[in-house]
Amino acid sequence: MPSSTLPDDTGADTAQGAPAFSPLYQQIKALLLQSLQAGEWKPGEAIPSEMELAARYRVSQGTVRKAIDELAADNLLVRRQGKGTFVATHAEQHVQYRFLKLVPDSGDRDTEGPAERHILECRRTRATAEIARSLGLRSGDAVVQVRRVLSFGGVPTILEDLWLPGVAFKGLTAEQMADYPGPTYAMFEVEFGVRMVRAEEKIRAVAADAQQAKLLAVAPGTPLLSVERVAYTYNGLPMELRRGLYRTGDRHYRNELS
Amino acid sequence: MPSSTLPDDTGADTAQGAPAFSPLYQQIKALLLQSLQAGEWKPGEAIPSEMELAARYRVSQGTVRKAIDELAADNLLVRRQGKGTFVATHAEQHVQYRFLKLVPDSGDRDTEGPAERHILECRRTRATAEIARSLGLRSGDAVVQVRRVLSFGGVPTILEDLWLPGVAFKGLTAEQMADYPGPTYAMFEVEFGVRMVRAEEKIRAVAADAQQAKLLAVAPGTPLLSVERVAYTYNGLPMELRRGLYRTGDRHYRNELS
DNA sequence: CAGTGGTCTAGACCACACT
DNA sequence: GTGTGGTCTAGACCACTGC
Repeated sequence: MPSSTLPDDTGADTAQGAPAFSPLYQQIKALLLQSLQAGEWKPGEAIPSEMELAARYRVSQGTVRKAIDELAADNLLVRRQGKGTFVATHAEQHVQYRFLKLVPDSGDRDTEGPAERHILECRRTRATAEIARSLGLRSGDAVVQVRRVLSFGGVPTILEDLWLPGVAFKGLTAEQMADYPGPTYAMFEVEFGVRMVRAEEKIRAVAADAQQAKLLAVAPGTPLLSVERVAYTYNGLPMELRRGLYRTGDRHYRNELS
Repeated sequence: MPSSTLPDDTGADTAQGAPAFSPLYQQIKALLLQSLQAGEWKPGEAIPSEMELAARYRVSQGTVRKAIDELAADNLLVRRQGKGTFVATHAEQHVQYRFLKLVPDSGDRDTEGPAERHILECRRTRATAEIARSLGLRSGDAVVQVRRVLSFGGVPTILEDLWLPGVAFKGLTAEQMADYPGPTYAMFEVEFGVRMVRAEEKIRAVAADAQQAKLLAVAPGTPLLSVERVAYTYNGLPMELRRGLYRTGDRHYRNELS
């Protein structure tokens, strides 16, 4: 019984009398999550081998394995047979733009190059009540706001506003946003140590107003997909609010249900 | 070595010389899938216990377990500790409308009753080229087309067209569509033995035309969410094409990314 | 109580990648 | 060859359900 070296959830019940029991592998998973959060292993790096971790936590390899299995299922880790287990990253993932579900109507392939980014605005400002709520901040807290247009093959396709907590993204510049080679989320990992792990989107159909229409080169009133996204880090804290307007003339938002 | 009683994938290589090796638990998974497809266990019923299946296939419980784990992850089976493993069903699932991601803006709860269904049309017709392609049929093959409006709290919210393969849905009536208590997909399971397992959606923003506007009680030109869904059964064959127009005034399409 | 799924272990062997 | 993750086994024990 190795539980002496682990947070002993099984030892005592809660004040309510509920068992509050958690399996060993869940405890291991929580410990691994802590290490990921603390940056002990960085995105793209390998974590220790299963045998090593089993020794460290004084459990069997199978138990470590099950913990890693769940983290891999959550896309936090990536297993590669014969090589090791790696911290997932938005960079160098064979799927660029993991969170972007807008694809061309024909040939969903990624035969097209990366999106061209045109930064319209990048400034420090204060959170409105609504933005503060989404980001778990207080009204008036510092935030960085970015407005940009993404184009594919020269066609302006997405008009996007981003709001980021000012504390975590101190010093973000328009140049960084524009020039970083690779996904913006990869830049966040490298430059600010913020890895987005999960996101929620609310999608609506809206009509383009005059300004939006101009920026997307469509007629005013054109129906657009409004995609409001909140992205979360390891600890479940929201770290980005994003509102995008997608042209869906020759592209669509693709979703899988199961 | 129990493989003598199983399709021996490991025994011979393919003509190309590729190993074509598949783990035991994958073979078990395939066998379970066959039984599900064949209707050996019906939706809502329990499948044999892990020990029983292990004995039947001459493998260890752990191997059966891993096969079931994957099927449960795919939402084909549901495990209930102490009771057994059950075939997933669209009926009596604690989440009604598993494939419908349109939720009220406030209080995502299911505090609201089920949708009221208003069937506008239900007729046998012939597949156009486009519909045939989506359903894996040939142009001119028999299909059943249904047009309906779904309302929530008296507000018409979704205008939907369904196309179903005529062979599998012989005898479907407007009364069945309207009167069945519970999700339409549950009715498909009970009445036609067709269980939808997976679906793909293509989402766009469109403007309501005159007829659509009237049926949804909105102004012509109102932006609507166009949701085109193809739903698949066990064997991966498409069994339904559905095109919905969603009002997103006080509701939104909710999606989780990870 | 017996039966079910859920956890944990220890050990053997396989497939893959690097050196 | 060595080390990694991947599969498979057998057995023990735990937690939940229902008789």
